[in-house]
Amino acid sequence: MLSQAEENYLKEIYALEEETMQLVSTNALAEKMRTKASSATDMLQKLAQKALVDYTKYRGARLSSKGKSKAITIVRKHRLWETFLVEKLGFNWDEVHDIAEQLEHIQSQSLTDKLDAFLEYPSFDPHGHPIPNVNGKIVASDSILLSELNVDEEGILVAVKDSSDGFLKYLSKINMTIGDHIKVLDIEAFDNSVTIENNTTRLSISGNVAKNLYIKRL
Amino acid sequence: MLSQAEENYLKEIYALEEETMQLVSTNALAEKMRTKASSATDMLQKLAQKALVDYTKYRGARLSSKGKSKAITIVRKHRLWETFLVEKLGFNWDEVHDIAEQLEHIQSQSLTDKLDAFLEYPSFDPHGHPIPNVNGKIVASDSILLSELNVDEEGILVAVKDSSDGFLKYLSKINMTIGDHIKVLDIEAFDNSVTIENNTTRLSISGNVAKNLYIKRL
DNA sequence: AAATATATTTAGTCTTATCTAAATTTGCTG
DNA sequence: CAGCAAATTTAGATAAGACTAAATATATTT
Ligand SMILES: [Mn+2]
Ligand SMILES: [Mn+2]
Ligand SMILES: [Mn+2]
Ligand SMILES: [Mn+2]
Repeated sequence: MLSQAEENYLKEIYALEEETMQLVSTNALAEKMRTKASSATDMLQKLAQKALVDYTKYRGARLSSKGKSKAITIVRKHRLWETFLVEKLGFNWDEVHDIAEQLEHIQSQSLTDKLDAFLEYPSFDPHGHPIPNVNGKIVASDSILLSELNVDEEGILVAVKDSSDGFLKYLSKINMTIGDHIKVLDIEAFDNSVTIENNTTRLSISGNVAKNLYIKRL
Repeated sequence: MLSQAEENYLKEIYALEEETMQLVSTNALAEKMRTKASSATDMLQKLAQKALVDYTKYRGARLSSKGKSKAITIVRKHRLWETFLVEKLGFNWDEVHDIAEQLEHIQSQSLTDKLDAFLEYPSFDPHGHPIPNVNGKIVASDSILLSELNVDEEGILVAVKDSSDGFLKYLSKINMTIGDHIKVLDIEAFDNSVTIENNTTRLSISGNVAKNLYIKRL
C-alpha cells in the first residue's frame, strides 16, 4: 500500500507528464510539490525502487504503467469526491480542492465504486476535468485554450486549466462558469488580453486568464 | 493540528474512559491500539505535553476538557460517515467501520457540518451509537444490556456494544438488527445463554452475545 | 574546449511513530 | 515489611519524509 506522500507524488508526476509530454525533472516536481529538490530525488528513488516510475539519474522520470494506473486511480477518486462535494453537499467549486486532496487517499475500492454509482457515473468534475472510469479510461477532449481562439470565433467554456481557489473565485466574480457560451470580440496585440462576450455581457480578460480556460469550438 | 495517530489515541482514550469510568492505564490503551506499552507511554507523554490529557506517570491518564472535545469531534465524524456509507451508498453495517476509521480524519469543519445536514442530522449511527451534535452534545441513553434482562422481560434492540465485523455478520446471519423487538424466554443458569423470541422466531444466544446487545425496555 | 552557471544528487540531521530490551515503580504476598 | 511479579517508563534503534549544505553532473557561454 502506498503512503499519502507517495500517492501525492505519483499524481503530480502524472499531471506534469500530461502537461509537458516530457520526462519529469526533479526541479519541476519539487516545485509543484512545494518541497526541495533533494526531497523530490529521495521520493523518485523510492518510487523507482517500487517500479512505479522509470527514473534515470540526472535525466528525469516517467511513470511506469503500474505507476500510471495508480495515479489515475487517485485522480479518479479526487474528481469523484469533488463532484460529490459540489453536487450533493452544496459546496462551491472553489472550496472543494483541499478537501478532495485528503479524500483521494481513502483506501477502499468498493467505496470509490459506490460513490461513482451514487453520483450516477459522472464524466466530468466541477472544474470540467474528465473523471477516469472504473477501468481508468478517460474521455478524450477536443477543447482548446481560449487564448488560441481568433476574433469572431465562439465556443463553450468546458473546463478550467488552473483550478486554484483564487482563479475560481475570480471567475465567479466575473460571473463565468462551466457551460458558458463565449465569443471573442477582440484581441489586444500588445498584451494578449481578450475582449469577449459572455452571457450577453462584454468583458475583458487578461492573456493569462485566457490561457487557463478550455473552450470547445462551436 | 493533530496527526492521525494522535487522533486515534484520543478516540481510544475516550472510549476506555467511558467504558471503565476510571483512569486509562498504559497497558489497556496499548492493547486497544494494538501496539506496545512503550508506544502508548510515548503518546501519553506527547498528549500530556499538548494538554490533551492529564497524565500521571505510572498512574494513568484521563482526557482534559480540550482532549475530550477533540475526541468527541472525531467520534462525531466517524459516526456521520458510517451513517453516510450505509444510508446513502448502500453499504452493510458490517462493512463501514474500517472506512470510517479513515474518513474520520478528514480535516474540514464545513465538510462535517454539510454532511450532517445532508444526512438530516441523524442521532444514531448504523450500530445504534449516538452521534454527537455540532456542539458535542450526545443524547443520553437509558438502554441496558440484554444480559441484564430477566425472563419474560421485553425490549427493543437499540445498539450493539461490539461493532466488530465478525459480531455484526453473526447478527445478520441470525437475522437480528437494530429496532428488533426481543423477549427473553429463558436464561440458562450454568452458561448464561439466553433463549429469546425475535421476529416471532425463537433462538438461543450465548451469554457473551447477550452482553453485547443494548436493549431499551418496553 | 574550458569556464561558468544550473540542475541534481548525496550526506548528514530532524521529527514522528514505532519497536525491543533494560530499568524502574507499584502492588501484592508471605 | 521484604521480596517478587506485573505494570510502566526509559534508552536506544529503525523507517519515512522532510530539510540544509556540500558534492557532482549537465548545460550554456565564451
Ligand atoms: Mn492528496
Ligand atoms: Mn477538479
Ligand atoms: Mn482512525
Ligand atoms: Mn458505529
